[in-house]
Amino acid sequence: MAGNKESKKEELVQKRSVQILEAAARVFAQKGYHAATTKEIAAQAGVSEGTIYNYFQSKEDLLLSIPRLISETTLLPPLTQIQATPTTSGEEEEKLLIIVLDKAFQTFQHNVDFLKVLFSALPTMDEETLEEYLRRTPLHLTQVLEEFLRIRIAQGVYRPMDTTVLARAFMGMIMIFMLTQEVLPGKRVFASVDYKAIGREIVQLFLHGVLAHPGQGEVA
Amino acid sequence: MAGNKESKKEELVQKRSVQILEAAARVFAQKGYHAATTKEIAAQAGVSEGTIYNYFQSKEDLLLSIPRLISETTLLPPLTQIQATPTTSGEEEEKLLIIVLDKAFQTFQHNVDFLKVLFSALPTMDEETLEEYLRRTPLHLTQVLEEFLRIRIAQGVYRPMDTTVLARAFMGMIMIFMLTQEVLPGKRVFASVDYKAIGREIVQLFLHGVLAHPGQGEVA
Amino acid sequence: MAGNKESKKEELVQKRSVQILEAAARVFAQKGYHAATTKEIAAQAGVSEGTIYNYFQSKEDLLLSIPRLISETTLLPPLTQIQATPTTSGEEEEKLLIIVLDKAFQTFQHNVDFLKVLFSALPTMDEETLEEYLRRTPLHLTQVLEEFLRIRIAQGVYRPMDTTVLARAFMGMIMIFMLTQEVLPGKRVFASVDYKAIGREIVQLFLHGVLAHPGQGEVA
Amino acid sequence: MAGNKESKKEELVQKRSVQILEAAARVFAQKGYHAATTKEIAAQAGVSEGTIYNYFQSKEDLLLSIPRLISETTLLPPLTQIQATPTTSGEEEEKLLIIVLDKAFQTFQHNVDFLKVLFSALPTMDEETLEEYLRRTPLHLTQVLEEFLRIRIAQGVYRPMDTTVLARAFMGMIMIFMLTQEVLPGKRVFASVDYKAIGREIVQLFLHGVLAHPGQGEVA
DNA sequence: TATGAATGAGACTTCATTCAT
DNA sequence: AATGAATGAAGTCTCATTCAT
Repeated sequence: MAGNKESKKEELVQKRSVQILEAAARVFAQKGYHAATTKEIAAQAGVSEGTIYNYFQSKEDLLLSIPRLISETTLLPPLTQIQATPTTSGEEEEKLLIIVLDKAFQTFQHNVDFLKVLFSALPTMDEETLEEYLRRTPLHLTQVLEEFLRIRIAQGVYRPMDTTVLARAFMGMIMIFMLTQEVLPGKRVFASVDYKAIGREIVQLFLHGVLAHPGQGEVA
Repeated sequence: MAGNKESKKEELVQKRSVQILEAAARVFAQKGYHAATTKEIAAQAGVSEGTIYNYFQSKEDLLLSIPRLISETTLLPPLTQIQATPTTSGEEEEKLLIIVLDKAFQTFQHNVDFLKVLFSALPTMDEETLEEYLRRTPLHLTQVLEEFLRIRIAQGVYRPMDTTVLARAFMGMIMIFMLTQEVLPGKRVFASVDYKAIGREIVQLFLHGVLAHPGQGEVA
Repeated sequence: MAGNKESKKEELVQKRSVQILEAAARVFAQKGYHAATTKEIAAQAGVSEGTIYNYFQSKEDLLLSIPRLISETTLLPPLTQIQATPTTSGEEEEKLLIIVLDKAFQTFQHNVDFLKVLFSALPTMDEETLEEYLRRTPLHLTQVLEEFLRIRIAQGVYRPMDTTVLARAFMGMIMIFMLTQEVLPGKRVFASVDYKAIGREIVQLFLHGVLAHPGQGEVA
Repeated sequence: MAGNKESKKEELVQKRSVQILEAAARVFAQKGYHAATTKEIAAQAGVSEGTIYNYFQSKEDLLLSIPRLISETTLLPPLTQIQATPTTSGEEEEKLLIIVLDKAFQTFQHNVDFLKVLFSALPTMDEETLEEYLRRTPLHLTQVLEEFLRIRIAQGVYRPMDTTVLARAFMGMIMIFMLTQEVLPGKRVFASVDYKAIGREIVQLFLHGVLAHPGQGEVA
């Protein structure tokens, strides 16, 4: 009985804590960390300013705690699934990669606010906090992707290349679309493109390159 | 005489103005727009706080004026130069693209502080200011690149693809390295790679893709 | 039965009230009245913050109630005892006074926390509260001492002097040692001396003065 | 010329700094350190709250800086003067001591606010600050007095006694009158006495003690 | 009766901006 | 034109007190 009460209380504390943290993330994303005020966070959370400090030590503590909100993003399932099936045709590979890309775009889109907070607070963050953030960021998937590339190369499906550069370049192609379409508030500068179409083109580029006659200039 | 004096005065005003603006850009880049103080900007510029307000209306005015410092970045010369010579072999194209990439990396590197300012002040900027910033950003080169791609496709050197997506994806590959190597202060998360090597790999990927046997699965 | 229950309840209330009050006195003494927080008092008392307000109206009420903790200090027993026996020799008087002094030091030492509370809250106290405090303070013994002095003078044991000044001066000699040895946290400034030794010297001074040849310069 | 301007400016800074510090001391003395607000200090100083922070780092810095206001109090001149003239009669000695006492009372009276600040902030002060305060306090004269007593004993004017205890006891007699007449706001508890009278009585007590027939009970 | 989460007034402090010199 | 002291609005945070459970 008492235990029940205890756990109920803990649950409430947890709930309130998340409620405030989400409000903070929202306001941080919208106004930027420094321009955000505890007053507005409190309003967004539907509590008084004082209440914030019953759950967090400071405004900075809110910033540091935001990563806790986000479960570590992962593309692992789809990627490891693909690793298991070495493809024999380019078409087959394309289909698989498009699945991965879709998943990546979804993850990014889901975490756009998180990215905005990260960007707005960048100069303030110490290295430790930054890493904590990056760990929850799809950027971090680069390492998973690298492992996948190594396997594909070993399988002879991909040419031998620098996997570090390759993986990061691939993420870069994804990220720039998130940046230009989701993060940068002015959508007027960059035309918005449908993610399905983007996915197809990126995969094409990634697999085949742009050359019309690939046989020529092949690398030794 | 009077005119001379006039112009000399204007010149001085111009000089002082730039001196302050550069200090502001430096401090904004380092601390972030909101965390930066006019006091520190004044110190960096070697003037008093009051003097800033003889040249700029407000702290925000400094932010808005920073783009004036940067001549609109352009890859136009190398790109248009390349356009003029339709290549016949992949090798030849590689050499040309590497030149372009080097130039792009240099431009980005030169503007890292500018990018940092942009990122730190993103949530504060109105759309107009944002565009003003983006115009000075290598990101903006996407449009130039797009034009180049259209020509190459017309020349039959590149396959027909969506040039908007293609150009932006290419910039994304450049940008993610700038981001991970120059902007993000924690260099521990992402291994640092030499730009020459990056350039070569990106061009390889861009031209040929990753597939070991490109003949297969070729797009129709 | 009901009455029994009633009285039991009252007893409990009394107990809880004292428990809180003692905690408050402890914390007030340590941190000073204003720097002390109800939170810490609650923790010290082993109750919740809310409970404090079931027994006391406010933090200030705690301050006002602390004197209730202290029974009015009194040196009356030893002093009246002494009064009864007019001494004939200085040696005899010395012995008696040393007993009084010991008792006074003990009383002071026992009330050091009380004194600290008084000092820390002095500027906040209204005159009434201050008097309530002073009444529980050994300082208040001055009046008792004065009566003793009057009697000794009447007995011809002491010279005729201003008893008000004399009594207070005597208390001052006691108090400065309490102050320098117990209240002032920095024990480095004033060397600590054993109270027995202090007692002997003070009594010597009080009875005989410092002059080596008292016969000379005697007051008329 | 420039130097003149410089020094004028420095002088102004010095002036403003003192102006604020004196206001702070006044408010601290009246309300106690913790209950005092920067708002009231600013009002008392006739400046805005922000201005305080152009001269002091924090409210605590004000507390730490207050001793700077007070030149180190000293009774040295009168005491060393007396030392030079070993007295032969008690009457002579009385006259000299009364001068010293008057000076001491004046010093104390002049520093009453300072003492109040010290008392109010006692629990907050670290040892270093406390010492800084005590150094400006007449309490500190104990050491000077002690030296005087040693000499008088060596001169054979005073009996051999523990000078540490003796000196402090003497200061205690002075201090308790300052405490009861100047520091404790309620003057109702202790009757106020004229300092001249107090001085005479204290000196009497100090030199001759209270015994009517000092020849008896003399110490061996 | 006991609890402790919620409150909000108010404290300290920062900093962009002004203005007399 | 340059200075930098003064300003005061606004921000972060604390804490005595309340009240639903």
